[in-house]
Amino acid sequence: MAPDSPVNAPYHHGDLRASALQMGMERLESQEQPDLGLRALARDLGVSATALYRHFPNKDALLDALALEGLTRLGAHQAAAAAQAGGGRDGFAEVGVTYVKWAVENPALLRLIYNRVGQVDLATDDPSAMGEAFYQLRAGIAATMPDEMSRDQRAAAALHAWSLVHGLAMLILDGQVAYDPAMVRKVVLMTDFSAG
Amino acid sequence: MAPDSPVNAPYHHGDLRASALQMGMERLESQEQPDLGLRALARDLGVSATALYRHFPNKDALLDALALEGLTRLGAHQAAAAAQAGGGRDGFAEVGVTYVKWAVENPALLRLIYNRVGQVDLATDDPSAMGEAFYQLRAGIAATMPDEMSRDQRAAAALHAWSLVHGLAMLILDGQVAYDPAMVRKVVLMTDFSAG
DNA sequence: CAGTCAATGATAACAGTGTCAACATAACTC
DNA sequence: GAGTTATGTTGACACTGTTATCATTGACTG
Repeated sequence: MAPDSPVNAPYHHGDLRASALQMGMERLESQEQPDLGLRALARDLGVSATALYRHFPNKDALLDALALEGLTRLGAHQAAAAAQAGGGRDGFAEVGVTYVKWAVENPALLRLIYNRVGQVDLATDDPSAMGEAFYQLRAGIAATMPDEMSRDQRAAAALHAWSLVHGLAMLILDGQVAYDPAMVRKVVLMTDFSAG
Repeated sequence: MAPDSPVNAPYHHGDLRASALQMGMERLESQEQPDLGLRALARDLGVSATALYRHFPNKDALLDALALEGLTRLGAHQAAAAAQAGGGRDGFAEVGVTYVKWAVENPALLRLIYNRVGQVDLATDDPSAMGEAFYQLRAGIAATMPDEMSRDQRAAAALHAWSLVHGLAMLILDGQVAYDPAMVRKVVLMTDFSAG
């Protein structure tokens, strides 16, 4: 009855919004570059380009939705990895390796996430969701930090870890360095949390 | 006489190629996103869009040329920073801070560099120049590595350093974390080259 | 159950893009 | 000075995101 539920699917033709997001997601997963075209997407959906405008105000909104979905997946993925891997250096290394692996397996999606989410006006576009998703990501990365650190130290260490794995992932995605899990592990382990 | 010299300027109207690159560079330096439009650029140059096709086979080639120029500047910048900063941890930190600072000051250019150069077919598009420029960059970053390392250790350490500063720069450019030089230094110093 | 209306979709059009073919003009060469 | 080559322009094509307008369909109301 109340149509304000976020997930109420069946409209009169199909559930275009969901279909569009799903199709867009598949496209992103099977592509290298996140060059999703609104018209091309609509074409693949067997629908007219302008039909998408009934569900998204513009292309950016569509991409934002996809980026949010991707960020949610990445955040959950990292949180799970952090939960499974124990603490200590090994756990930290494993979480980092997981991040890079996910990035390599979802290049276009990772690019979309960082290209869009940071620019989103959090005041107007579902701030809690965006904040939550990125919080999950940061928490997953920071979960393996040593406990005996001060708050500032933990913040710096988390930023160090995030920068390290993200930068490594970007270098790999940009073709600057080949993907080698062993090398990733070695590079990630070269971090000294007692310093700083 | 011999027109095979790479730098022979005066053509019959002006030196469009150089003007285009210069204008494009200015555009990139004053913008956040590297969304250079071929037609828009030509318009600003007071020239017809297709005129640029006498100097570049297509838009990608133009962007590649700009990316190469940017990479050369970045490489020189890093090499200079590495030469000025002494060795040791302080020198290393200074080179890293310099990288991030340059990125913050040239966001569109840095994005263009990494978006394009990695995808360039090095076999067909001036391989030596591309290789040289990136070699300069890597050398600048790796110059402050401890000497007593093995070759593999040095490679891993250089990749670690590069990933770290590049990732941090990207997070800042994407608006994920605010730019704070002190924080950058702190984060960069959290690297332990004796590990791994 | 009939009728109204809002939600959803399609068409046509506009401005903008990168790119090509054809044409024009200036510069350089002999 | 004539001819060839290099450079620049115009017009067009396919494509894109977007809007205005029209069509249809489902859902709710009486």
